[in-house]
Amino acid sequence: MATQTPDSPATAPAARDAERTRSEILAVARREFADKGFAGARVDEIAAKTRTTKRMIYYYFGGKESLYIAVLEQAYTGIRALEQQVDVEHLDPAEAIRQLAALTFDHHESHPDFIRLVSIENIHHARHIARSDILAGLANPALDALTRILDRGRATGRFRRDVEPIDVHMMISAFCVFRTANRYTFNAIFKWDMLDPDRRDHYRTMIGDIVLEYLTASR
Amino acid sequence: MATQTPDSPATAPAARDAERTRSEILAVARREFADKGFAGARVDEIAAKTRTTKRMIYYYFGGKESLYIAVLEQAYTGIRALEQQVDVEHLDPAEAIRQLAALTFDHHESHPDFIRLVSIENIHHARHIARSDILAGLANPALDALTRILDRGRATGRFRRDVEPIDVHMMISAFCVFRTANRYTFNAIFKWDMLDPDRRDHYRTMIGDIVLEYLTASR
DNA sequence: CAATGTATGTACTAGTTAGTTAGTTATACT
DNA sequence: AGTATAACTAACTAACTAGTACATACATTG
Repeated sequence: MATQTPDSPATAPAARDAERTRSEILAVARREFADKGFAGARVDEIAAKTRTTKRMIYYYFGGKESLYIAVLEQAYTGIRALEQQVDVEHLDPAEAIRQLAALTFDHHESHPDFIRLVSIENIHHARHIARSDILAGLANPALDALTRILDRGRATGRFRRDVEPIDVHMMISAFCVFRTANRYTFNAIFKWDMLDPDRRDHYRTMIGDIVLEYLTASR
Repeated sequence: MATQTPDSPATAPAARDAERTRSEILAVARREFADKGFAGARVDEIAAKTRTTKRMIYYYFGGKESLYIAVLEQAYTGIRALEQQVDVEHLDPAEAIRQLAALTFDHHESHPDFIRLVSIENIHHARHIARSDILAGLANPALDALTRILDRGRATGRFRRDVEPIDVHMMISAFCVFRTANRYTFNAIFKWDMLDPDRRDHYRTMIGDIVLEYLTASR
């Protein structure tokens, strides 16, 4: 990495590097699939945007659909890895919920590609996720953390006992995913940009409020 | 309708009926676009699933993209018409909120095609909505109704004064859209079908609770 | 009943697109 | 140095796909 041939700019026939070629294809493919969907993305265009050729896509990934699945796998495992770093166990349950919501909020805002891939995959009835061994059996650290937070909140009597972790996760996801995924139609129809930086703090606090009020409601 | 030629089953060269031909193309196109996205849908296949030919698609709609926009326009105006029939003005504000949420809930559940078209349109950055004069300037009856309900709720002192109608609409939409739009990936990953009929009442009540608790929270 | 425009069907085309064939070049290992 | 193999390239192809040219049947009206 430190030693570099003097006369080898980005355009030169890059030195052979299987890993770099592979990951470059994957990165370009992620952008293209996220931008245009599976059917809308073009193998030729993905190839053109890399420093290699179309043949390499078939060499490394086998075909368009396998490449798309590889993109999905990378995107999902990236998120799971991030979720695993979450450490909210030591916090007060209410504060832990707020931080978990904020974390999801921040993540979805800063990874629009991932949100778009999820939308696209839903259009396809999640059949590629089902086909992938890696994705079909992927654990969900966020849900585990949520389960433990709820347990502690219930123990102190602050949280309702009749709320399932999966429903809390759903509330948070729905809000954060919708804000990113439906940004364009919402803006086209209501002239209201949910991702306007000036409204960011408002929405970031709002989702925490919503979830906590639901969890602490008396009934 | 009552008088029918004895020997003219569905396969016979249907009698000339411009309106029927047009609306049949539109109905088939809606299913195809909703199912496969704009790029994934095939003009030839849409034609094959009607009783007419591809030529008629170009005759009536001009092209694939114009057909897709016509589908979008039909889908959106259908929903606006339904929203306009909403009559929750005479109800207690809290009950009106519940009914409005339930109405959105029911609608989105029973119109998955519409939800999918919205997802697809977001993938395309809502550029077809922007291009359509009909859609770009479409009023939103649900938001108007919401504004009036909030006003009444604030007047009685039951509702917070610092909550915008658009944000309430967003909460409801996020929940109801997510449940339908992300059904497949959610089920693939959590083995949890948000549209399981046994969970329907639970979620239908839940969104009303969430919104009301947010609107009536003391702070 | 002629004429005129609307509605419809058949067959085609130009351009695109996923995937392949047939190789060449660099690198690691002996 | 020689060689096996991994990494890579250019050019090709078969199938597909949006869109069109052209011909014709039907229906309405003067």
